[in-house]
Order: sequence, then structure tokens, then C-alpha cells
Amino acid sequence: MNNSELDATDWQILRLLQKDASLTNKEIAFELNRSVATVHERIKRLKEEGYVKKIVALLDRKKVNKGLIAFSHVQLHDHTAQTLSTFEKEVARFPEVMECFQMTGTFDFILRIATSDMDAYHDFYRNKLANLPNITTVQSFFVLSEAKSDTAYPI
Amino acid sequence: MNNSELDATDWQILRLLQKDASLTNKEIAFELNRSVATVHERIKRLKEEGYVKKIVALLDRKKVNKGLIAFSHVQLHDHTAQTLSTFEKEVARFPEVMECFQMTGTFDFILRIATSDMDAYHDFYRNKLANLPNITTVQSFFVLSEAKSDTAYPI
DNA sequence: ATTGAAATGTAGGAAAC
DNA sequence: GTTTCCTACATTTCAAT
Repeated sequence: MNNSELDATDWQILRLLQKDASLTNKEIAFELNRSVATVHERIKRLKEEGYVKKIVALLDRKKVNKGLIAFSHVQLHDHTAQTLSTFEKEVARFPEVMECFQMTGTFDFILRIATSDMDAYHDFYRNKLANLPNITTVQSFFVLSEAKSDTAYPI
Repeated sequence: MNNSELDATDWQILRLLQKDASLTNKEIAFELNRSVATVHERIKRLKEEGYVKKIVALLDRKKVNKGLIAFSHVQLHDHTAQTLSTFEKEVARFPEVMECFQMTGTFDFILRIATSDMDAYHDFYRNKLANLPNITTVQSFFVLSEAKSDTAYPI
């Protein structure tokens, strides 16, 4: 198989591992009617070539005391490369910030922020986020309930 | 150890597994200066008690042809339990919708939508999302770049 | 690229301290 | 909680196709 294309078996393996990476090679091989060695070889390649970035444990956020998730829309004073990249660099250093995306539209960034509760969020907001330079507005929305939460891409 | 509290070792294990769940018990044991049997027992308990929900592979979304991520804010006509839960149930069935959260604020839901490109998003929007009943407005924002993207909670 | 078989390593359980 | 021992799997390599 060449280097730049995935075949049907590769996609099936990726689909399975996205849902459950604790599957053994044997289980995957059985599922796909392939040998264990083949599955092993494929997965090794998929990791080497960067299709699989990493294998992680997903935790129950409420059990680990992250009861409050906020999405915050941030607007900056200006959009010079300097201002944008300083903001990105600084905000990424806050552990509460799980995700930071630069966006199209009327604001500049979406942040996903995980804290234990509203007090902790407030503390983060006043003492960390609002101290960053060049912020014009921050508008925050809070998760009431999760109807769906999936890390698997539809492939 | 009792059932309802995690000690420092448990938290360390969770921290490690959130970052890299392909670590072996042996590697974790070495890192924490514990025996393999202890680590094994702890992880078993952490899974049984639901702290670890699952182990998954995270893929490179651009390599698997999901070049466009949208966040969509959805507002519904009314907020009866019936309307809310019908929307949640229907929207969760679309594979493009990776996440759906009910939110505080001026709109009702945030969706995270993964598609290959703007054409595919448009198709999803016109032929799937906009066909659901009781939707008043949908406002969409598109990811330009990812400054940070982490599934690990700050614990 | 795929396979079965062989070698090595890890998981998972149990016993004694 | 640790150590040791044990068995059953799982991973990894390899020669052959």
C-alpha cells in the first residue's frame, strides 16, 4: 500500500479506534476478518503517518470536579499578527482553557473553559482572562446540559 | 481505600491517562514510584467507578477530511420539555454533529459540526439541520485556526 | 501487503507478607 | 500497599508468500 491513501480497512480501523481504543488487535482483526499481524501493521502506520494523533482517556467531568463548562466569545482591539499571536499564546497557558479557536464572524475567538463552579469561573475571568492585554469584550455562555458529546469524527 | 474519594496517586494516574492512555501500567508505576499491581488495581477501580469513561483515539481532523468545524447557535420557538427533547434527540442523530449543549443565554443550543468543507456544511445545513421543527434561528461561526485543543481537564 | 508462527512483554489474578 | 508467582493474552518481529 502506498503512503498517501487509506483503503477501506484503514478507515474501518480508524472508525473503531475513535470509538474505543482499548480494543485489542485481536478483536479488531476478528471484526474485520483480517489477521492480527495485518491490523498491527496498519495501526502502526496510521500512528506513524499522523492519522492517529494520540490515545487518551476521557474522564467524567463531573466526577473530577469540573461541573461548569463555559464557551466564551472574545473580541480583541486589533487584528495585527502580534496581537493575535500574543493572545493565543497567553490564553493557551491557562489550564482552565481547554480549547481556543480563532473564528470567522463578529468576534475573534471561542474559548472552552472548564472550572468546578461559577465561583471558580469568576475567579478565572477576573484574575486571569480579563488581565490579558487587548481584549475588548468577553461574552460567556454556560452549559446547562450535554445532549451529545463525541470526539469521534464522522468518517 | 474507600470508595468515594480519590487520593493523590489516583489523581496522578488520571492526569497521565488523560494525556496518554497508551502508557503501560509498568510505565505509570515507574513514574509514580508504585508497584505495577497497585497501578493495575487503581486503574481498574477508576474505570469501574466511572472516573474514566472511555479510551479513544484522537484523529487528525484534516487528514480524515474534516477540514471545516462550525459552531452553531440554535434558537427554538419554545422551551417546552417536548420541544427541547425532540430537538436534542433528532440533532444527535446527525453524524456531522459532534457535540450538542443546551446553554444559558440568548440562544438555546451550541452545536459543534464537522464537515469536509463549506459545500458539505451548506448541504448539512439546508438539508438536515434546517429541516428540524421548531427552529427559529441558526447562527454559525467557523474555525479559522486552532490555538489550543485539549480533551484533558485541568486536574 | 498479508500471513502464521515464534519470541517477548504485559495484564490480571491470587497468595503471603 | 508491596512482592512474588502464575497463567492467559497481547504485542511485536520475522521468514515466507
